[in-house]
Amino acid sequence: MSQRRRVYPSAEELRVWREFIETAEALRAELAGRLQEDFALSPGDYSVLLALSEAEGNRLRSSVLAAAIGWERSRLSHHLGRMERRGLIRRVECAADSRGAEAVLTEEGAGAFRAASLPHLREIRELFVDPLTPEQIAAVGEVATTLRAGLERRRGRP
Amino acid sequence: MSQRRRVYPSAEELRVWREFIETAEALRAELAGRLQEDFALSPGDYSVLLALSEAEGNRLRSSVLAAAIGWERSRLSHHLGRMERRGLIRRVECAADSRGAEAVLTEEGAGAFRAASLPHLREIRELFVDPLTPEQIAAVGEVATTLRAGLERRRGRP
DNA sequence: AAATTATAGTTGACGTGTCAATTAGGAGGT
DNA sequence: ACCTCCTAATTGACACGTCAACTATAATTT
Repeated sequence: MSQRRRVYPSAEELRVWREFIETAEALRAELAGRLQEDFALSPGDYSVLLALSEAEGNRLRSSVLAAAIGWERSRLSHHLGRMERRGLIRRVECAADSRGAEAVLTEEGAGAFRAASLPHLREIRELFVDPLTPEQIAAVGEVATTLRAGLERRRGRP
Repeated sequence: MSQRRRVYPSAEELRVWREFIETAEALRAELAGRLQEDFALSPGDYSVLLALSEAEGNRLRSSVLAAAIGWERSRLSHHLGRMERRGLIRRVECAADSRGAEAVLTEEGAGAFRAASLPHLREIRELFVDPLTPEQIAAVGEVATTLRAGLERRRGRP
C-alpha cells in the first residue's frame, strides 16, 4: 500500500517558507546597510578584511582567500580589483609561484576592519541573538543543519 | 542592581547566525538555479509573472506591481525592461493616468509561468518542507516573526 | 489660471555576481 | 627539450540592485 502524499506545500508551509527567506534577506540587508553607512564597507569587503586580518602576515594567496570565504575565484578577482582601487588591499605577485597573486591588507584596510568589527558583532547580537531565546537559537541551528544536509543529498543526484 | 550582559555574541551564537544566513542563501540559490536551468526564469521574473498571473486581466500598474512584490519602482522598471526585451511582458500606457504604465502578461510570459509554477512549488516542498518536522516548521515561523518584529522596532529609532 | 508641490516612471552610474573565454605559468611523461 | 595537461588568476559580457537625477503629468494652493 503506497501512502498518499501531498506534492505541493500547503498555504501555511508556503507562508513560513517566504517568511524564512525574506527575514534572512531583511537581516542581511540591515546589517549591510549599517556597515555601509557607518564604515563604507560592503559585506563582501568585510569578509575579505576579516580573512586577511586573521591571516599570517595579513596576506593570503588569492585562491586560498577564495576558499576561506567560499567564493569563486572570478568573484574574488573582481572584488579585489574594487578593493584595491579604494586602497583597502594591495596585490603583490607570489614569490613561490609566479602565476599566483597575494592579497595584502593595507594600513587603511586594517583600520577599516578594526573600526567595523565590534560594532558589526554588536549588530548581530541585537538583531539575531537578543530577540531569540537560547532554545530558539538552538532550534535554528538544527534546522539549518538539517536543511543543508538535504541540499547536499541532492547535489549528488540532481 | 543592573544585570551584567554580554555585548558580543558567543562563538556558538555566531556559528548559528552564519548557518542561518548561509543556509537561507544556499536554498535561495538552489531554487534560482533550477528555475533558471529548467525554465530560463530568474526569481525576479517569477515574482513578476506570479503577480501578473493573479491580477485582473493579467495586467497591473507599475506602482501597484512594485508594491505587490515589495520592490522599489526603479528596480521594477529595470527588470520590466529586461523582461520586455525577452517577450515575457508588454508595457502599455495607462488610460486613466498618462504618467502611468501598465505591465501586461504576454502569451509567452503566461506560458512560462504555467510551466514553471508547479515544479517550483515541488522544489520548495522537497528542499524546505520535507526535511523538517511540522514542529520545526512552526518554530521557524515563530523565529522569523520574532526577528522581523525586532527589525521593525529598530526602524523607528535607528 | 498660475505657481507650487507631489507622484509615476525612466534613466545612468556604479557595485555586485556568474559564466565562459583567455593568459600565463607549473608539472609530468616521453 | 618538448608536448600535454592542470592550475592561478584575470577579463569581458551580461544580469541584477541601489541611488540619485531627471521627465512628465497630476493635484493642490494661492
